[in-house]
Amino acid sequence: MSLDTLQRPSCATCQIRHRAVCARCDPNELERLEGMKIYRSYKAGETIMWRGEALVYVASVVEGVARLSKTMEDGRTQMVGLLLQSDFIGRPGRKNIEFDVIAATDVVLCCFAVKPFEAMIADTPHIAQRLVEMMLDELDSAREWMLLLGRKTAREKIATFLHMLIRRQHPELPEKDKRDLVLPLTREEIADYLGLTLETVSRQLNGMKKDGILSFSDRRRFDVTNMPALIAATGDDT
Amino acid sequence: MSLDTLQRPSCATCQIRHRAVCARCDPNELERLEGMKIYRSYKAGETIMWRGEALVYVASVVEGVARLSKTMEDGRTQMVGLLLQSDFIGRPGRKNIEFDVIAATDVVLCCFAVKPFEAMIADTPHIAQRLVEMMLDELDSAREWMLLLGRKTAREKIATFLHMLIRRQHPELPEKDKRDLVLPLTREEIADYLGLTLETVSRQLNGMKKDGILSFSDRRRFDVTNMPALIAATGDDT
DNA sequence: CGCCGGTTTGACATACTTCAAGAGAAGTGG
DNA sequence: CCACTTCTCTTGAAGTATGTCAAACCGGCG
Repeated sequence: MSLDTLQRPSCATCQIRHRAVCARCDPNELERLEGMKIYRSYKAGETIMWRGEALVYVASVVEGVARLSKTMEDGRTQMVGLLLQSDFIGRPGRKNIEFDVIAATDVVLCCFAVKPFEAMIADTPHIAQRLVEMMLDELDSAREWMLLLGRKTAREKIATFLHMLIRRQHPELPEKDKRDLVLPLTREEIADYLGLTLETVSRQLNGMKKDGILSFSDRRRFDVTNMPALIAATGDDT
Repeated sequence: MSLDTLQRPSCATCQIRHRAVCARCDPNELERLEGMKIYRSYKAGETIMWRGEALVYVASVVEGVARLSKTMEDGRTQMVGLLLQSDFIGRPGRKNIEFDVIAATDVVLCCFAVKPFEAMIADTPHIAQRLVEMMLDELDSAREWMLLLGRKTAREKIATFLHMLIRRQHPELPEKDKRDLVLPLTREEIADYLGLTLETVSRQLNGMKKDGILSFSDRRRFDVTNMPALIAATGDDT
């Protein structure tokens, strides 16, 4: 595990200031957090936390993408969450990590030691409130994903995944075609997220290219050339 | 929707007193809840809350089993949660219901109007803490279910479902064979929970009977005749 | 240049679904 | 109490989406 400790940009100018756990904090609270935080960075592929490990710090994702996943004894693995900018890692009040946390791309985290962070939850309602709000969102998206895993076809799964990525990373103009998008995951990681095999992911992606919905400039870089068709392919209600 | 309002048993003698949202409350807080609560009962099959509806009350399950589910336009449905005794229904801080809540068996709920309940969250940390704890559990089990939906075989899904039911409803002696168990769901509902068809559920259940793991006295009533085999069939690590 | 991980593509296998028919239970009304 | 309907469940036969196995491709990097 990389232990690089970077310089700490000020909370006031932080890019995730308004969406992370600290979103509701007032200047005083922010100053207190400022003193507690440590930046850590991880290279793509590095494990950030192992399942079963003691929880020593919690963190916000400042940059990059991490995946939360669980692996069975025989190697089958399922991703149970994709952590993007401003998402929170860790479960205050719990002793251990339940799922592996792995950097999918290079990642920068804003970390807080568990103890002082829990103390802060206990006496600053702004943090606790925001945390509950974020956990509620997590729970909703986990349940949404259960529908995807249990009932959607491979094509619908891929379309839903791409649509979700775009909504999260480019909230502006959601129905417009998009250029220069980047897949933060390999085919295999996408497969693990969607409960498929990497071959099926590859075939569906190329199928959507044939159907004029996507076009690839590179294995990772692509454009959405027909957003309405992509949305229709998700199987979700309009 | 049934609006039967039952007499309110005292919180002090309530059977879910130590596991529900109110678990940590002191006598004063309990008295305050006592004044707010209303019991409601629903017949099996009745809808308790519809997706999209405004959230007017939150509740604890006192008796019976409810299911939380989502249905796609074309009728495919996925259960995203099974609500058993002492489980909490509702999302404080949210305006709307995200998933349908339906009584699977006859159900009795202990309901609180949203407004006063949220006020109570704001000023009694015991409730807020317990709520966070329960949400964290929900999130963990949702993620556990994602692994099941995405990666497990039909047999593993059924075994995991039965094992989970037994653990929740009979926590004592978890590795011992069990008699007189009852399935709270129809084959179709089990299928919706596990991302299968009802035919596959039926075949797997009868397969486990043939294999000497289960025996049925009735379509709903059964015994576990080989608990180690059931546990092994879940595919989970020991 | 030649490896190497990630990806594509093809041929084949299969777990699960779909469709269909029938058997029990369980309720309903005369 | 018995037809009659209605649901739930079982069982079989056939179909298919997706998985598995294997080979070849490709772009990047030492």
